[in-house]
Amino acid sequence: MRRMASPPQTARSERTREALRRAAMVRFLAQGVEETSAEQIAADAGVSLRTFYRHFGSKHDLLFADYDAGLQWFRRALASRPPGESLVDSVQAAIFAFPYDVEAVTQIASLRSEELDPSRIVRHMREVQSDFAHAVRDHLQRRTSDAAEKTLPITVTARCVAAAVFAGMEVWMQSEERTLADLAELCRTALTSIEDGLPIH
Amino acid sequence: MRRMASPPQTARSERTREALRRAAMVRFLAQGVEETSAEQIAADAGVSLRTFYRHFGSKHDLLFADYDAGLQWFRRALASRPPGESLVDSVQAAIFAFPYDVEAVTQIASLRSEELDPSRIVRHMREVQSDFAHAVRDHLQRRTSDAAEKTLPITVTARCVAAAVFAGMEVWMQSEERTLADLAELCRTALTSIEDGLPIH
DNA sequence: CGAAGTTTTGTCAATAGTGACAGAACGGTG
DNA sequence: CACCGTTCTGTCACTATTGACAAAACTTCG
Repeated sequence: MRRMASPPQTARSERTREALRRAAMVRFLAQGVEETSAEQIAADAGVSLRTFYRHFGSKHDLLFADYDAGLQWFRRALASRPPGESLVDSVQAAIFAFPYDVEAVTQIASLRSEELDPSRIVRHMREVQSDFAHAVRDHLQRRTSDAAEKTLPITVTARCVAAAVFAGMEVWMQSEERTLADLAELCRTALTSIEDGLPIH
Repeated sequence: MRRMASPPQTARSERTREALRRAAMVRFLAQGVEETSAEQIAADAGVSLRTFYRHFGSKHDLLFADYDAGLQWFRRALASRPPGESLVDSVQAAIFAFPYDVEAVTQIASLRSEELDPSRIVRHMREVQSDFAHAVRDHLQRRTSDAAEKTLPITVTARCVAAAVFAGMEVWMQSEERTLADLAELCRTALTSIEDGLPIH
């Protein structure tokens, strides 16, 4: 189902994707996400159901398109952070390198929290988090000289960072006012808590 | 899809579950997991497809039945650890409180690593990990006096512990010799790496 | 035993998601 | 423009899941 976000090969396919995105948003806003079938979206966009699934692995992928895009930025931003910087700072900076469309983000965030099938969203969120962790791990491996021997610690570290960021994000998604500043603040708090050492003793 | 592992209500349903479990294992071992359809399993067990799905949320749930059972043990074992013990020690001890059927575990583990649709398994694994993290978080909240104010740090800590354990488990699943001792060793290593502080500076 | 209530199943009908294969469109060449 | 190789789509067929509703099996009580 997942990881098949076909890169915009040609102009034609990009047009199709856009049509699907639009059609989906209209339906989602008008009648709700769970009440919209993939078939309706495809029909509205004037393509076959199969084509819909070629562009978006699932109906819910449409809601996470911005996360996926953000992830690409994140990877690149992370790679271009100065070598000496602490991991937490790098991550913090890289997360907000993406030019978020606050309107869109909060609109979708509101959609998500409504009558959306929670398990679907949560599942998808975990998937995004996993990708995020991979990005962090790649970054760590790049920065570590003896990376080969430290596979496990590096993986663990990456996943902990991801866990922190997404824990912050979840709190944010459930909060009243969803501003980017709040999100940054929450992520920083979460990351700081692992930087200062976890209360595990 | 998930969290609906209907508790064995009556003897009859338990018999059905058992029949399904058996039928599934036979097929899985004989022809592979992805090559076995839910319909075949149901037919072999002499019930309708719908009934299959009433007992197991999905085909892959059958492979994770022992994880689910283990999780119950884990929760209880965690709750009964002495108050003064460090989190890492408690978790470590609680994980292995479950009377694992080594045969079954390694048999299933071998099934998993074969031609199994990786994305399915990985997804399911993340789900189990999430449940595990919840268990750890509940435990931490129970042990922390001012838990209410530390929701985020507690959540982050719990997820980091879960991330560590499951990172170790993944390494184990991909290793040659899969003994419980190896698993314990890997989990300890992973947990220790967060206990000693993550290399994030 | 037989009626009433509860639990489990089966049947029906949809939606979600995919693999395989053939036809349509598109871009570049001679 | 006709031809060829690549990319994108549509169609078909099938498995995975789930909600709704009715029939069957099991229990309990009189």
